[in-house]
Amino acid sequence: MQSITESLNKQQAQAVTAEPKSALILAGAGSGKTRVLTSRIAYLLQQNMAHPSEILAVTFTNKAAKEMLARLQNMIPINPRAMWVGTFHGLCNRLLRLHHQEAGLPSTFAILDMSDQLGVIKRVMKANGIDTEEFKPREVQNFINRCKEEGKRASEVYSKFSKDKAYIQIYAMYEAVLQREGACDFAELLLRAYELLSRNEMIRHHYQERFRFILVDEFQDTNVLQYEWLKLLAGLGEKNPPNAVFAVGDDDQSIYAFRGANVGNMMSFVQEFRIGEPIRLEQNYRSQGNILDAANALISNNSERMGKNLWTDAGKGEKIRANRSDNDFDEARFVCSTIQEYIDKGVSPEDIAILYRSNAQSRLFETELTRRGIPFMVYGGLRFFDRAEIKNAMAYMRLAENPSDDSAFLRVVNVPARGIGAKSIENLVDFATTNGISLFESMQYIRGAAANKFAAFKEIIDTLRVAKDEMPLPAFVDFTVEKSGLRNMYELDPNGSERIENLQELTSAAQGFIKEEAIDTENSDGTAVENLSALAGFVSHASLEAGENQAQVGQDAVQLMTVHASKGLEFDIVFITGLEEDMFPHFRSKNDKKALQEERRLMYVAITRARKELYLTLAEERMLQGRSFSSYPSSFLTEIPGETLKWLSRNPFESRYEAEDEDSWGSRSGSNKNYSSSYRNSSCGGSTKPSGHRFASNVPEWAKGIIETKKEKLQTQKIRAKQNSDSPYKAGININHEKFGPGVILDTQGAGDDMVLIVKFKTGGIKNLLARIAGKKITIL
DNA sequence: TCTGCGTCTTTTTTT
DNA sequence: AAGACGCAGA
Repeated sequence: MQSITESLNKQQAQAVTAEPKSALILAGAGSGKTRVLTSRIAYLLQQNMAHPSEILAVTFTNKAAKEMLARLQNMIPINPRAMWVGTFHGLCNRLLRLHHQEAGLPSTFAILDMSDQLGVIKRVMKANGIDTEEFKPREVQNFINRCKEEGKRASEVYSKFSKDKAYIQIYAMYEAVLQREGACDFAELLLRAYELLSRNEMIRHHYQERFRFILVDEFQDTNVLQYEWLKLLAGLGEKNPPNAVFAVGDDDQSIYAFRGANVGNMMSFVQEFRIGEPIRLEQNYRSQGNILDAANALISNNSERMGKNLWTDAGKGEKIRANRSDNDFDEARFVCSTIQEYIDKGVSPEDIAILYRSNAQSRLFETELTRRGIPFMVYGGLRFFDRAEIKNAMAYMRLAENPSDDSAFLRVVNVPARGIGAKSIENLVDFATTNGISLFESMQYIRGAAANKFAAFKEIIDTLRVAKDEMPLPAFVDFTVEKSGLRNMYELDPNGSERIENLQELTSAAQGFIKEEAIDTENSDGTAVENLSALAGFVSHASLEAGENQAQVGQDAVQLMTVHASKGLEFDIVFITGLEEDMFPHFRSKNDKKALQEERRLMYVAITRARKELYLTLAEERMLQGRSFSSYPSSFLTEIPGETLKWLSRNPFESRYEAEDEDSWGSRSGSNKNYSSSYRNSSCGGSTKPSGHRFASNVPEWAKGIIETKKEKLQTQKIRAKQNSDSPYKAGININHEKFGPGVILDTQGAGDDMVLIVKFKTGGIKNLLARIAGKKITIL
């Protein structure tokens, strides 16, 4: 115990050795937050207050989780296996895998990332004839995610606005599709896990008994659902006292409201868990005085803070330096030449960071650094698991794992090209939606030219399904790349060599995964325990932990990243770039007081990343989406005390009278107006497509039946139909279908469970119905 | 069915 | 500026 607390300051020690009940730690930037968290766990274990299996620790990134474990193992010798440490998403995934049955999911459920999710939404909308011009899939996606983050299913959302009503209907259809495909999007992981716990008393009590100590990092970034999940797990209102929740957060660093984070959770936590007084960590061990003064001054412009003032006993240090260049190219040149000077003086590149508000800004710095031969690393660019070739290979593996994963199916059914074109796929999708089965299963019912093509694809997937149980994961990855034809495809592509390398890298990733994350059986106490197969683990790993490791690869390099990505990191020398009004703060935030305050917190985060030296840079003119704009300096610059700041260029806030005429300064926003009004014209006025129906609850126009084209096929079908003499369904019989109404059976094919009815409905369309499914909905007239 | 070309949109941030 | 998407022609 001595060793754990001995080098802590008073407040830190107070937090670490607090009584084993719930507590809130308000930890300012650079105040030793991670240290306190890990020390707390070490303390609990060492004092025998807790057994490792009783500890649940939630972080926001996988990186943070890993770091926590690593530091912990440095402090005390323990086997971290028994603890649950991870992100909300990772832990929920784990919970759902263990209890998939109770959660209503197949053990092999797929995890959809953002682009998969968008794809499903587009598919759902198309299948139901919803105009994607009028209802933008992106907005639908946001709507759905927002609902889920508030814990609401489609049936629980109400709105009087017609647009919302439409969204709600799409949400409902989307829910149904996900359920059928056995897939979860990110928010679904949380919502499902929440529902699992709240509905299943046994499971809930089990985990409530188990996790007596819950530690939460970055508590200010939790959303409504996550907080509810925590309350459930802690047994608030059920258990007296509830489990000890040790929440660490900083309201001033809340920068994820845009994705549903709710700072209000901190206040609620204090009330609901009856926290007396939060423990404040205000001594900053990171930054020099000037930097800290600037950060404090800036953030004091925000209202509704919990209140906290960072101090340091380090000296004032260098003044912050500001520089305004003529344009963005010059800005990049200024930043990089300054970096060059530091490197020449012996500073190592990895201690230098370039921060920007949005990803698009990185390009100029990249080219300039390349030109100078300075090594650099871009965080959060295209992530390894987001690369097309990797996603393709993963899709094959997902299908091997879970053939009803339609997203994966659609991604690779014709990659490499197998002559399965849009039309065949459309037919297949129609058949699948009409009958409510997966695309994979539907393949066998397709006749005609496409049948052989589908059979070839099915053969590949079937082979993979067998292979996955017969070889170790890395070998299976390799086999997949081979058998799918992806390797061959990229080998034939003259530009494919990098993709081949990446696919090779995927095999090593699988190897690394096995080594590091070795998935083991849980729970010695006999509750529902299930082994996650290595493949299932790897597949979800690819969705959930996409590429955070790659950042560590390029060791000694200048670090480039968005301000968001920089949270939790620190560097000797930091450049905050693009400090222009409408850029940072971003123009989409400027008319919303709350959003503007979040921008300010973002700036606060950026400033507090710096240990020794801080540069603030901006440009008068900047290329944006192909156009050039002039701009005002960021209003945040005026909130930084003059005595901490030194302008290397002319100070744009002095001598305003001699500044350029208003026109050139204001033209950024002027042009913007033009831009948005012309945008409006095109989307409101000149819509070329008639935006007629919103919901075609009946038959989608494009659904024209599958087999009507070829006469010869009809012939063979007629022969088949004769074999079905024991079935009540025969050509020529009139029927009525619950959903599609009256119709006549044109033909049948197949027999028994596989029997398909080809029905012409009065409403116009010809549909192919699987007899065993449609049977319940059909009456013979 | 596939390919290439032209048009349109986009990004603020991410588990 | 770059990527997604749709369309037309091979």
